[in-house]
Amino acid sequence: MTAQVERRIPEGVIERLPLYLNVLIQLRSDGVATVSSARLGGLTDVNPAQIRRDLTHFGSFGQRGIGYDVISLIDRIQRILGSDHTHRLVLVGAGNLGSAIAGYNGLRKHGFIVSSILDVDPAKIGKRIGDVIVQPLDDLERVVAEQQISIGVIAVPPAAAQAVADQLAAAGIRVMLNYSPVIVKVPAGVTLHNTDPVQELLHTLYYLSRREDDTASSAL
Amino acid sequence: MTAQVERRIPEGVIERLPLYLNVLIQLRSDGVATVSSARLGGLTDVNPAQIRRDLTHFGSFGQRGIGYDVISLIDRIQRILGSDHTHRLVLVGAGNLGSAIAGYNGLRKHGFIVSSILDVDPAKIGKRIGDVIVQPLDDLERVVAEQQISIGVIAVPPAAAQAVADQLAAAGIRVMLNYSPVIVKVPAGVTLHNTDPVQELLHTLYYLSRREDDTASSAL
DNA sequence: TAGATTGTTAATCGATTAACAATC
DNA sequence: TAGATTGTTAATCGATTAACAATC
Repeated sequence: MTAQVERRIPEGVIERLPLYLNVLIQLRSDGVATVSSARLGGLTDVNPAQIRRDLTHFGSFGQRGIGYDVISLIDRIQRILGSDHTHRLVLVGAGNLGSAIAGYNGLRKHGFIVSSILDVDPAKIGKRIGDVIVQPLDDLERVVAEQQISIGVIAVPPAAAQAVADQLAAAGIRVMLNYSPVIVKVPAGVTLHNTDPVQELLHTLYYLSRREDDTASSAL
Repeated sequence: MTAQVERRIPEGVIERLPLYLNVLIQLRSDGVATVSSARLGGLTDVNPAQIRRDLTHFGSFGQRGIGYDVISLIDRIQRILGSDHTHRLVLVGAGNLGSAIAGYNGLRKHGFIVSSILDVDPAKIGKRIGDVIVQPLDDLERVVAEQQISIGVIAVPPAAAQAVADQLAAAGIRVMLNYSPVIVKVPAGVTLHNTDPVQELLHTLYYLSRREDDTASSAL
């Protein structure tokens, strides 16, 4: 309510906040009470001046001469991002990938709850993954409405991804995370994040081959 | 050898190449022969002028008045990235996440081969995942040397991630992809990519809550 | 008071985009 | 020749960084 609403926060700032948050949470669990922008910069590989500038978009959090209080900075960033309260998500796909996501403790740490797991495979329906029983995909619309689910996670084979995205959108889901290696189209108003690990690898590969040129290895 | 080496290619360019590649591969499988920067821009949400500018860092690929030949552009981008030949990777962790990664067909599509899968758990050693038999982690150094592995994928529980990264680095691995939700330190000269899906979700959350403010929902 | 570190301005840097001549 | 689209320059825009006065 007292939020210092600013005209337009650059995307880069919003992308770095989760990074700061991760490091701050680590610091907190190490018992660190105060952190300077210089130290935070060292831990995140972000320029200290940029950290300070990023934070001032939302107000003044620090104390001159002292630094930032770790606990209250975590609190502020969580409030900015909206991770100060829990978010329920529906996971579509109960295979290995779905199971891995459901068991991922990083989710709970940030207030995400795997509320439902759905699949079309009769062999998987009824199976228990973590605390959740796999339900038929047909239940999607009902489940989303009943459990106040705001986020959908797509963990199905590529061929099924688009159809699942369509169903999620139809059920009112406005944020999706797509784990399948295929380009999925979503209607305007829906945010889709792709987590394609191969994309990352390809990107890295470029630098790998550059470096190999330098060190001159002559494998065929 | 004939590569138009340029002083410095901006990181952003290298990040977008895999994106173009993905879309181009999709176009190729749809039987599309030629594509303009305008069309490619529509499919990737990248400004057409930027696509053209990005590509000129590496030479001239297009034909004025016509556009880009899909097949040869794929070929050029793959050569630039280094994904025109295969890359062997070692996967550490044979749990659900490891199994999901091993079965991920996006990897093969881009020439990545899961050459070995390692784990410390005696119950998993000897298990078959895809075409590969899970081996003890102790074999790491030997396996990397024998199979000319250049990439390591960390798919172990958070508590074990740093130790695995250290072992991979010691075995000579210079590119790592970390799937565990923990900050891992690597020595200089090693590239580490973190694939933390929660980081993505947190980022998205910001925009989600902004939108909710607009539409004014009053859940508790 | 002296030392440290923020918040903020101003300077720098680089990336994005518009525009258009070159050319298929 | 007319239409289309590239390659490339120049203009715009925004993000990063350095510097420093404010202040704990």
